[in-house]
Amino acid sequence: MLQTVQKAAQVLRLFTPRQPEWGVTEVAAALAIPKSGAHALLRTLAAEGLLQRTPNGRYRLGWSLFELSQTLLDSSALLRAARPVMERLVAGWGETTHLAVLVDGQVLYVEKLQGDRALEIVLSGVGKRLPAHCSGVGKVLLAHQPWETVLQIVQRTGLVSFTPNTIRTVEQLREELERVRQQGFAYDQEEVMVGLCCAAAPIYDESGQVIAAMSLSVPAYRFYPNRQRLTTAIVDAARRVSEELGYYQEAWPWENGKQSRSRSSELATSAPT
Amino acid sequence: MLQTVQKAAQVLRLFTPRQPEWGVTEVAAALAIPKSGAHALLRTLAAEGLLQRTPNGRYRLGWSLFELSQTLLDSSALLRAARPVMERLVAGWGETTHLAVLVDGQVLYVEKLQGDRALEIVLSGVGKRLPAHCSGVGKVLLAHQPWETVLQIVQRTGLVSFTPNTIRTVEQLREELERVRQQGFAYDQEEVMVGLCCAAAPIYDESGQVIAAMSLSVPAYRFYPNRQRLTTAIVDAARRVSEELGYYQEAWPWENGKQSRSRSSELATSAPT
DNA sequence: GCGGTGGTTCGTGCATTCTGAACGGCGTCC
DNA sequence: GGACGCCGTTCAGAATGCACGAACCACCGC
Repeated sequence: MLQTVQKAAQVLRLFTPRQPEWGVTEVAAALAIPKSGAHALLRTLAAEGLLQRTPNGRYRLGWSLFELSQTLLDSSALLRAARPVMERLVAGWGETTHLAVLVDGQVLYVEKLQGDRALEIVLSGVGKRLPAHCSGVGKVLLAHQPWETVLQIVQRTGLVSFTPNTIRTVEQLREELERVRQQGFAYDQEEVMVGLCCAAAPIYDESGQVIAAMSLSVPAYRFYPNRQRLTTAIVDAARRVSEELGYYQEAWPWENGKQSRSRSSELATSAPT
Repeated sequence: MLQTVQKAAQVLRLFTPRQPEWGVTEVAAALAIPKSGAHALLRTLAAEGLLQRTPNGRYRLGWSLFELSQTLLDSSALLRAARPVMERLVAGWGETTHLAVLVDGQVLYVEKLQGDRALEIVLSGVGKRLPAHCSGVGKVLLAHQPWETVLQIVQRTGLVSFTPNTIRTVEQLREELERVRQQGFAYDQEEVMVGLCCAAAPIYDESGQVIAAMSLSVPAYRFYPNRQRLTTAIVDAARRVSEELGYYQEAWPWENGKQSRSRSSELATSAPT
């Protein structure tokens, strides 16, 4: 592990929408390093285009990051595979779908398609982060991490409460993740926002690793009556993306016992009547 | 300059849409460093989320970059200021406008709004790079760089020819950039693509530095008859963005002699009759 | 004009990175 | 199916590049 590079990455991570501009002294304080060191990091990152220097000697994120991000999006098999599936999902249900990955122990939303029946979900947004323990996608992603990793994450960020339904204890989380892993999907039952629910399912890559999660967000009053159909829909959609990514498994978790090797049923993405 | 960070940045820059996946050996060869060093760089970058490891031990860009890029876009005063102006420009002319910055000696397009009368411009795209010597925005950006910097860029990347009109010699470039600097705008007269022209103007930040360039791209047969109006429109639009960014100058270059301190005329963004 | 804040520079000592060789897993070609 | 070769990974010694604190300078507010 190259510590200098680690520090450079830490510096980049300081820049957030809340504080998009940093000075040398601030960075030094934030990372608990001497000013001269912070200066060297900032200067180098700026010279490489990852940061840009403002006229008054402070620093902001640089355009190279934008370019790299575009390259990432262009070449992402995940997005390519997920987008059409998400579009069909939105077309069928009129609800909002999310695609998210785990970054640094938190949920990072990488795609969001809003349906016409959907209510505006402000919290989630493309490029935005949220704690993982409270959302459907977050629980799915955590459930497929080693428990020690989950523990580290929780110890670092805590279990922030958004609603009365938010998971509050480590024990609760452990049980919930176990259930999610077993059944192959997760619900968010008004855990991040009162009145908002979702069903989420994991997306596997060719090696069988869970690399992302997909969800269908629904107002509570439409969620509870349709939970079963929603579950089938999102699980099936996620499976379709996984298969597109080269993942094939004899029996999917919730099919234990059956030996159905058939491709995903076309039924699942159809709208509720 | 922290060399380790420099190398890390070099590694990131290797990842392009053309080759979005790299192995240790490839990176080592590309940067002319030992395998073990390349391995350390890749591993660290992956641990920090700037890269991701594929199941078979190769590397791709990581989702952190996406997040950083979103933060950049969210907090970019340039984009916030430029977007409405570009929209009015497109609405008035029906042509395509570009917003670009200089990254590593090349033009990086950061925004592109396509008009309804416009022809599809494939070469330019948000997040895409092009050499600077041939496009309108490129010439504007180069014109406001020190000549030694321009020379370095040219020596590194050469003067690639796209059409018979592309600038081919350093001497030509020097003259053209001088003219662009004097007059405060640049034309691209079928220099990157036959049949395609554009007018481009610089955008200044509060400190008087040129940080971006804006252009209006027009098919050749509509360009030549309307050149004067086009020029006024793009120069005026760019000035409006500059002023939004906090740049005020007594006399703009092309106003030498006059002492018009009046705000930009509303006329300029109106459509040609 | 003075003090304070914040960005920048410099030189030295020490730890971190660099290097090259060896290991082991995987795919492939015979 | 076996052996070869490629490639990602690991390790230990050696020197180079980074960390550090003090000092400098420019700007701003008082």
